[in-house]
Amino acid sequence: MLMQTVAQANSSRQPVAARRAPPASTQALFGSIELIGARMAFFRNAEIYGDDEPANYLYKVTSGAVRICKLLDDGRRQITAFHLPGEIFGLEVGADHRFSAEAVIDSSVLVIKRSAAVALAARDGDVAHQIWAYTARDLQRVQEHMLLLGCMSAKERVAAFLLHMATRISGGNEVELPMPRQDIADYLGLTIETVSRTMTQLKSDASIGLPTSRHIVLRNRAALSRLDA
Amino acid sequence: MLMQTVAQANSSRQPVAARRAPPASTQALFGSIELIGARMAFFRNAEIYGDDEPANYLYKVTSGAVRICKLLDDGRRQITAFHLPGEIFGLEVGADHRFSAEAVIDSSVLVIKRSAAVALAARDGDVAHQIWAYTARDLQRVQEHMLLLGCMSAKERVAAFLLHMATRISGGNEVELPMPRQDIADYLGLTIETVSRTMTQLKSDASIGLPTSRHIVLRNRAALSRLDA
DNA sequence: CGATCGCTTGATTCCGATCAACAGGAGTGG
DNA sequence: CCACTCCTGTTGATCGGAATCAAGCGATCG
Repeated sequence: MLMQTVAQANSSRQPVAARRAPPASTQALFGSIELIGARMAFFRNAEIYGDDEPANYLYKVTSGAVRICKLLDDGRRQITAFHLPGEIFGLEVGADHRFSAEAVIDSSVLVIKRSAAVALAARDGDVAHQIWAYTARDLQRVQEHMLLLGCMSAKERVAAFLLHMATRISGGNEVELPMPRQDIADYLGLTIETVSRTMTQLKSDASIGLPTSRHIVLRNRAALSRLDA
Repeated sequence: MLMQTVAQANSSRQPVAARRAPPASTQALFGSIELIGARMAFFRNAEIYGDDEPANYLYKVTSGAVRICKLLDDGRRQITAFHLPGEIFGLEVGADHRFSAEAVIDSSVLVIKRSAAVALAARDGDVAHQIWAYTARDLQRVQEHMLLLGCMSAKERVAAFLLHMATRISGGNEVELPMPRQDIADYLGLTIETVSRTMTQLKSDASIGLPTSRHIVLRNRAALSRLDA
């Protein structure tokens, strides 16, 4: 595990993402998190929490990117989600985390005590509803991802991933991916070689451009979407 | 789609599963569902609700088994979950269902209006918490399943599935599977042939017994668990 | 009894994994 | 500054597991 302090991490911290006003219905919990949440910073690859650790906090990404994953004994790893600025993670019903959370790149998060959120939810129905809505949204995303893992070919997976990330990160046709190929592979249930080869293939199809390995340009959304089943 | 009425379906209805007292904390919602819920029966393969239909109800299985799935345009199908007696399904945050639900075998369910549950949750914090807990439990299950889809070999998947089903259905070493091979395949992200072959292989390993194709006897849990990563 | 359905088994193919080598930067230290 | 290593990503060659194509088997049912 990388050692660090908030002060250290701050030295490499990115500027906080411009704050966008959330829809009114999300104010209750978010407002509270931003009010009482403590800021923490994590270096690239630092563990935010571990599998089986007590889930005493929940988190909101303010900058960077976070991966939720589990490592099997034999080294195989599955990444179940990436969380980007503005998103909540670490929410559990049970006492412990079931997966671990790690910073994909230098990242900062707001941290709120679970007990505080629970207390708030008990008093305020809107907060309770918000908490539920977050869990339900995660569920929806994960269910969609099962379709990818269970049904799709490598090319379809990579295409779906790029489309999805472009929408989430920039909304446009250019994306700067925060994660390395290995993370993409572990997210898509492929190997790093297959991800790399598939990217090259999409590039020669003229479906994407690859100015650098992390910088993706969507040149033919239609072709990519066609793959996306 | 199979045509049916409650009356027709009732003619083939199984006896209602023995009711087990749920833990106290689950009484609030369950009690209400059982109080105000209407019973409905569905033939094998009948659709309970469809992908993209408005999610006006939520359901509790009382007998049989239900699969949650999505069919892609090209015929590929992913089953994201099986629901057995006592379990809740059909709960959505958004207005519409994202997946469809079908009876695996002749089944009966209790149906409650979503609006009733929502109203109840607004008044009663325990109910709200229960609803959240259900969604969170689903999320947890689905996340575990992603590990299987993303990391595991065919043999590991089948072994994990059998162990899991044995625990959920009987708790012992013998299971009567309610679903056909095709459903298992679509749940595990494999083909029917691979599922069949793997079962035969586990049988020759003496890991399981197969008195009939649906009746499974776990002969060597340790060997199966070893596969389960 | 033929027909259909669910399942198994066999032969072959193919996609992605694995093994292996290499290329381009970034950082480090002489 | 260059030589060095480390890290990430790409590419090539080969292998293997699961998909696909195809046939057969037993049970249930009209």
